[in-house]
Amino acid sequence: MRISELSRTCGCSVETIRYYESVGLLSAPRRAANGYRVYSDEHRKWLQLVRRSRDLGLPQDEVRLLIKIARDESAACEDVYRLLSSHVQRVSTRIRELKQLEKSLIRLQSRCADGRSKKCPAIDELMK
Amino acid sequence: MRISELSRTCGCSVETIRYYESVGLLSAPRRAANGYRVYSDEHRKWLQLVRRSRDLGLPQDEVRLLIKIARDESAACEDVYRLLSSHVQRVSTRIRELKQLEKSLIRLQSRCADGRSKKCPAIDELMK
DNA sequence: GTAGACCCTCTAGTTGCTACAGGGTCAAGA
DNA sequence: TCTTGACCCTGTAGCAACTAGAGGGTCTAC
Repeated sequence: MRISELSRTCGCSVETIRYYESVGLLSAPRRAANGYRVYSDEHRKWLQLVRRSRDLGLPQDEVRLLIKIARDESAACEDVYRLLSSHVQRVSTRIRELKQLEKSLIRLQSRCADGRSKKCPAIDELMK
Repeated sequence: MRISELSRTCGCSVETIRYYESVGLLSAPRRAANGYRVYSDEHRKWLQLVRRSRDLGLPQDEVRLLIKIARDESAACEDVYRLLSSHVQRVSTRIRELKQLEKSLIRLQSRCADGRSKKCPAIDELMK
C-alpha cells in the first residue's frame, strides 16, 4: 500500500508518517521503481502502535522503548507494565496540578466579578 | 536595578527576561552608558504580570492581550474576566481529557498484570 | 497533451523558553 | 598594574512533535 492509503487507515497524516520514519519510529519501507514508499500490513501494525501510544500521551522516547520491547520476541510484559505505570503517575500528577491551577484561576476571576473599583483587581493582584 | 537583580526578585532567569523583551512581553528598559539594561520598579511589576500569567498557563498571546488591557487606563475588568473564563474552560477540558486518558492507561496496564500468555497483551492491543 | 491526484526531498515554522559561543565591562585583590 | 571572577551583551541553535510549504517528479484519465 502507498503512503496515502496507510495514512487513511491509521488516521495519521502523510507528513507525520514520513516524519516518524525520519526519527526512527517507523522503519523505512521498500521503495517502488519510481521511488514511492510501499508499505506492508506489518508496517501498518507498527504505525498503529506508535499512533496509539502517542494518543495515550507517551513521549517519543518511551514509544521508542516500547517498540524495542515489542520487537523482542520475549516481549517483557513486566517492562511494559512499568513503563505504563510511570506514565500513569505523570498523568495523575498533571491532573492534580491542573486542578490546583483551575482553583487559582477561579479565585482570581472571582475578584473581577465583584470588583467595583475602577482598576481591575485581578490585574492588580498579578502585578503586585 | 540590573537584569540579574530583577531576575532574582521575580524568580525568572536572566535569559527569560531578555527573551520576553525580544518577543514584546516586556518593554525595553533604558540602557546604561556601558549598554547594560537598567530596570525600574515599573518594569518589575510588568514582569510579575507576565510571570504570574504564564504560571497560570496563559499562552503568550493572551498575556500580550492582558498587557494591552492593563495598559489601558480604563482597565476593562470585563475583558479580563472573559479572558480568564475562556482559560478556565480550556483547563477544565484538559483535566477531563487527562482523566479519560488515565482511565485508558490503567485499563491497558491491567491487561499486562493478569496476562499469562507469552506475548504482552497490552502491546498486542496497541498494534491491533 | 494536459489536468489533477498523487509522490518525493528539504527547509522553515510553531511554543516558550534554554543553552551555548564569543565577546565586552567592572570592581576587588595580589 | 595585572588578573580573576562576576557580571553584561548579541546572536544562534536546540528542545518536542509535528505541520506547512517550496519546488520538483510520476502516473492515470480524458
